[in-house]
This record gives sequence, C-alpha cells and structure tokens, in this order.
Amino acid sequence: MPHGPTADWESAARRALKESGHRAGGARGAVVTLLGRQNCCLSAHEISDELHQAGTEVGIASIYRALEVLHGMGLVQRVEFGEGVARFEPVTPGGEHHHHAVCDRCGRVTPFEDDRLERHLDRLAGNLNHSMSGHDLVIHGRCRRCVAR
Amino acid sequence: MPHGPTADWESAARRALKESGHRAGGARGAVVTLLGRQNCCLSAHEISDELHQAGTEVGIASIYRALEVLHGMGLVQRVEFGEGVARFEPVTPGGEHHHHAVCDRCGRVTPFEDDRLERHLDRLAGNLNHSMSGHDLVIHGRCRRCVAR
DNA sequence: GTTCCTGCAAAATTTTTGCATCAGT
DNA sequence: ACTGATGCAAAAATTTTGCAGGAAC
Repeated sequence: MPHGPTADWESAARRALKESGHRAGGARGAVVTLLGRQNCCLSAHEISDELHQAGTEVGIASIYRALEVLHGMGLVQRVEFGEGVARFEPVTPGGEHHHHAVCDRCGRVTPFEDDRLERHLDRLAGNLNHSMSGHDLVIHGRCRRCVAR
Repeated sequence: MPHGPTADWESAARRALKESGHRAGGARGAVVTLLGRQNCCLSAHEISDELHQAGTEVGIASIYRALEVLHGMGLVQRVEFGEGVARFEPVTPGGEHHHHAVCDRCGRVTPFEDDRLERHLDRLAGNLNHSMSGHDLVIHGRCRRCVAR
C-alpha cells in the first residue's frame, strides 16, 4: 500500500511554485525535496528532525511558512489525528489518495487506500452540495501489532 | 441529519462514571449535561463559553480534565479538522455515528451520516487487522452557502 | 539592486500540570 | 471524614509573527 515516492510531486510542486512567482531555494526547497520523498504525513517537528539528520539546518518557522505556502496552493494537505499536532502530506492532483489508521496505543500511522471509498466520498460530497477540495478518513484503534499483545 | 440530543448519552455516561468510581458533580457534571444536549462536536473553549452563558462558571482546566476522563472511558470522541483545536463529541456505543464536512472558508461544520459508509469502514478495518475503536471522516471544501458566492 | 526568503527571538494559542482548597458520597 | 474534584496560576507544547540580515533572480 505505501508505494514509493509520490509520482513526481516534487517537480510538479517546483513548477507550480515558479509559475506563481515563488522561489524554492534554501528552506522551502529542502521542505519540497523532503516531502517529495514521502508517502505519508509528517509533522513540522518531524520535518525539522529529518532535515537536521540530513545535515540541513532549517528554522522551524521557515518550515511552517513553507507548509503554509504549499497548503495555500493545494500542494499539501493538512491532517490531524487528535493528538494536537498538525501533519502535512503531499497531494497528487488527479492521483493516488490514501487514508490513515492510527494506533492509539503505539502511535503508529498506517496509510491505506480504497477506490470504492473514494468513489463513495465523491458521491457523498455531491449529495451535500459541498465542493470537496480534500478529505481524510482517520481510523482509530489498535494496530495489528498492538492487538496481538 | 442533525437529530436532537443523542439518545440518552447523558444517563449512560453518568452511570458509567459512577460504576468506575468517578463523581459527576460540579464541573464534570456540567460538561456531561452540556455534551448530552449536543449533536455535534464542541471545542474546550466552546464548552467553556456555553457553560458561562448558562451561568455556570467552570475552569478551563476542569473541562479538559473532564474530557480526558470521558475520552478515556470511550464516552467522547476527539476530532480535529486541521485548525489546531481539538473538538469533542459524545459517542453512542452501538448507535448513530456521523462524520463532518468542514467549510474552509466560513468554518461551518456540517455533520452527516451514511450507513453504507459505516459498513464499508467496518470491512476496511477488518482488512487492515486494525481493531477499530472509532473513526472520523473529514471532508474539506466549501459549504453550499459559500459555493454560491 | 530589488524583492523575496530565512532565522532568531518573542508572542499567541491551546493544552497540561502542581498545588492548595473545596465538594460529593 | 475521606477521597477525589476543582480552580487558579504556572508550565509546556505547538504555531504564528516581527524584524533584521541574507539569498535569489
């Protein structure tokens, strides 16, 4: 289910940024590169840590600002699982979309996808006269590992 | 769709609290009463305001603590819509369950339910070997009112 | 050279915690 | 009375903002 880096989100994002007159150097570029390698969501803090480990120092404020721009352009989605931290993940325009199963015991997040669910959601949004720009289903419970204990 | 107060969540909650040796006087009782009249979610701040308006002064810390206990007992669900505030709503054990359509423009939250979706989710959780204790689907977009403008 | 971006530090929010006091059973 | 609950104030954690310096084009 988690399937390699998302299509080519990174180049699409860089193109979109350039077209709208944004630069993608230092901090913002690093965030774009990192997200492009991601197949699920990361919190701002996790992004900071990963960049740090890769030897790229980036201020946390710049990370939030980069995410704000990307979110405003519809390039990243913001999701929250009820733990009080926002998480961000790349959005592939017509492409793949996944949802999240969260283990309330160990915190593990398992992404999954389901075509029927997607179709179902489109229909639902139509019924509500709600123009849907994004959606996220969060399943809470215990992951298979924690269930076994 | 939004349908009156949830069955009789309040008495069920009070019973469950008593059985587990918790009291439900002052602050906690006020939160239980308020949630029992609710058909969708409220943030801690909103709960504080509503209680205030009803003439019941309750410290915000007590509200969080009450919600913590209720959440721990599975009596309330915690949901977040990506705005950085947690919202809480009563859970009716075998009963009704709804989801949320959030307008990213005006902030309006529209609850909705769909039986087929619920059945679908049960099946999905099974496939993932994930024991599901709760779930929430958030649809982002523009509500019908904002779409019209 | 101009404009936008970045980082630091400070501020604003939301949520949690310590502790003395108070209320429910 | 005893135990647990409450409120206040302080702390912690997350996110936002102001501003001076730096990088991109």
